[in-house]
Amino acid sequence: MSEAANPALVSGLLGEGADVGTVAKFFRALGDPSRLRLLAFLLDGEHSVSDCVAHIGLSQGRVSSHLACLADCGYVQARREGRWCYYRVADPRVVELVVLARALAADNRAALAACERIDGPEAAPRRT
Amino acid sequence: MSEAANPALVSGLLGEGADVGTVAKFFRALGDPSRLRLLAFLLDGEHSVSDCVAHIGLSQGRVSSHLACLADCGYVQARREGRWCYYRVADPRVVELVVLARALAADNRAALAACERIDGPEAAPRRT
DNA sequence: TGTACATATTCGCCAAGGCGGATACCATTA
DNA sequence: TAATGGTATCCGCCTTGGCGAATATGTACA
Repeated sequence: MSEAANPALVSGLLGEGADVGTVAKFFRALGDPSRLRLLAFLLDGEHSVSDCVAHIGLSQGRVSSHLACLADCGYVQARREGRWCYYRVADPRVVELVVLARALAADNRAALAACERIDGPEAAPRRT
Repeated sequence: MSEAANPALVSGLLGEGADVGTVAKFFRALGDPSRLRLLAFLLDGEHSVSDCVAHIGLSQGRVSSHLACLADCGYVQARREGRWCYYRVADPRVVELVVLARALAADNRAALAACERIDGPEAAPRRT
């Protein structure tokens, strides 16, 4: 019936406290260049939404939405102060995750760049 | 002109050897439940494509494509043996990455589940 | 060389989701 | 209370990419 050959192990790695769909959602949050740049910017220190807008150059609404997404996923934390909202990295393990992923990606950057199964050929620059 | 406020640090975390787009691509590979389940299955040990098909229940072509994607991104490694092709996890750091992500996701599973910015309300089960 | 079988690629379809622009929301200040 | 300004949400548009089905490719064996 096509279940796991070793359900216990698989469950131990992905199903315990956070199901596969949830973990996938978690990864997908960092699968967008804009959100990843925002996170990198916040790894540099706490910043307001307007700071982020100035930094990555997307519309204010989009940046706000991306930050909220990162917050929902537990990557960053929001702090209100009057009209301003400051975001900062919520957990030191986020740094570990990014550093680890960067190292792995760097070791495979040639194959990654050539991978046309994600982003297709010559990654269309998503209209200016 | 809206560049990094601290280019050196940001560069050190994301731009050194693997640019933001590449790392995003890397994360996006694990942002799909099917690929994540495949990876979990392979963390259990080496398996052929047909094994994987039987395990996750998607079409053979789709599974083959997902495995090739994981291989391109450096998560898994292929080994040909006659007509069969066996895939296995390529790097022990992949386990670290998954375990770390699972832990973080588990600590935020409530917020993650509630996050409608990814997958929208009641995550449509992508036709059975 | 023909057949069988495991894997890889191609195709059209359609949902997820990133985008800017408009606008709503809310705290500060006059 | 009205105006200002930072942030959040909503909207339609359009690309990315997951899906199965069909088909191509390649290997083993008769």
